[in-house]
Amino acid sequence: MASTNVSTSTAQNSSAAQREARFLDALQAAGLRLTAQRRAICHYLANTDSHPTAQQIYEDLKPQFPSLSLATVYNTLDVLVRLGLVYALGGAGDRAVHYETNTDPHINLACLVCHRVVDLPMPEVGAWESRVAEASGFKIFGARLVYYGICPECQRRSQDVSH
Amino acid sequence: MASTNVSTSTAQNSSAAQREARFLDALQAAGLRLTAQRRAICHYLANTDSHPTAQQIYEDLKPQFPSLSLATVYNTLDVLVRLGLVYALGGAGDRAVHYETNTDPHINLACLVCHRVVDLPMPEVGAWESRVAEASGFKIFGARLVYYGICPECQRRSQDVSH
DNA sequence: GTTTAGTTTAGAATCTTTCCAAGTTTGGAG
DNA sequence: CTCCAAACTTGGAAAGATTCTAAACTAAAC
Repeated sequence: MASTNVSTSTAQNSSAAQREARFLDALQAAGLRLTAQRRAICHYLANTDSHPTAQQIYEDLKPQFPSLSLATVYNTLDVLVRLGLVYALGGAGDRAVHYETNTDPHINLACLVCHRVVDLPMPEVGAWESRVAEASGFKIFGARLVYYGICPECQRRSQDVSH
Repeated sequence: MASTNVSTSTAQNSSAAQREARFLDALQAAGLRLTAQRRAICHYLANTDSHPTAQQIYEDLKPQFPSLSLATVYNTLDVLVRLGLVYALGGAGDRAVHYETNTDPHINLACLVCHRVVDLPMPEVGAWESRVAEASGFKIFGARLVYYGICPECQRRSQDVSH
């Protein structure tokens, strides 16, 4: 039950180790190769609750993996998204796509000032999905529920400064 | 197209003319100038239910407005977004930002096959917003609620073809 | 009319993401 | 264990989308 030491609280249903194993299993099950690069990226994603961009992943992994190419990061993220293990979130005020591994029902909150994205657990999101499917006739594969606004910290900060 | 698509059903609470007037009023109220370019873009946005990109707006307006610059389209959209009159939606499979003027509570449904985005009215979305604000402490400015799936038409079409 | 601050414009610059050709590695077959 | 073909990675070039810039223009106040 001892969880691995992750940098942020996980707030997710499965442990980082479980998620990492699930990623690797899914890659194999899909007939894809387990390369060192893919292992590193899966490890990285399984051990974070942030919503990194491809660039961030690349920069964080580069020191321990000097040969890594940005194209490989994109390729691997693409594979993981297609396998449904990772979600691609639209930009958070910046121009880049943010990726997340939390596939539990929840909402994303994007701060338009500091560009951070945080998760808000929302179990009833699952119920919304079936309502949407029924009302629209769509066969739903996934959802991206993002609210945009200003986080409490940035609200406080802007009370002091006027410009 | 050279003519405006006023005849399209709007599926929105206010008429195109009302929306256009509201846009122009808001620009003036904010102390901004009513230039010919801004009028044209407001007119365009008020009269469509699609979710155009800046490029699409630019191309549609160019024939009637040869001097129009893409930068101006971006500038004006930026202004309208900041005034809360238009929402900027993350990419719908492509890489571009899509803009929409339907600020009534609703959900976007994106078809992964034909890449169309349609609106699904959902009055209770407003209630979700206040729940989210309360639970998170965020000051919410907008939301992007997208469900991904396959639209009824494409489901029917794909019964013959395997992918 | 004049004035002037806000706007527009074209094109360059920037940034993210994709593409490509060539070299490298994985995992299975022998 | 070795070899092979397909899958993968890599760096750099290319493609787009968006932003920046500096000069020319114009809405609106006086």
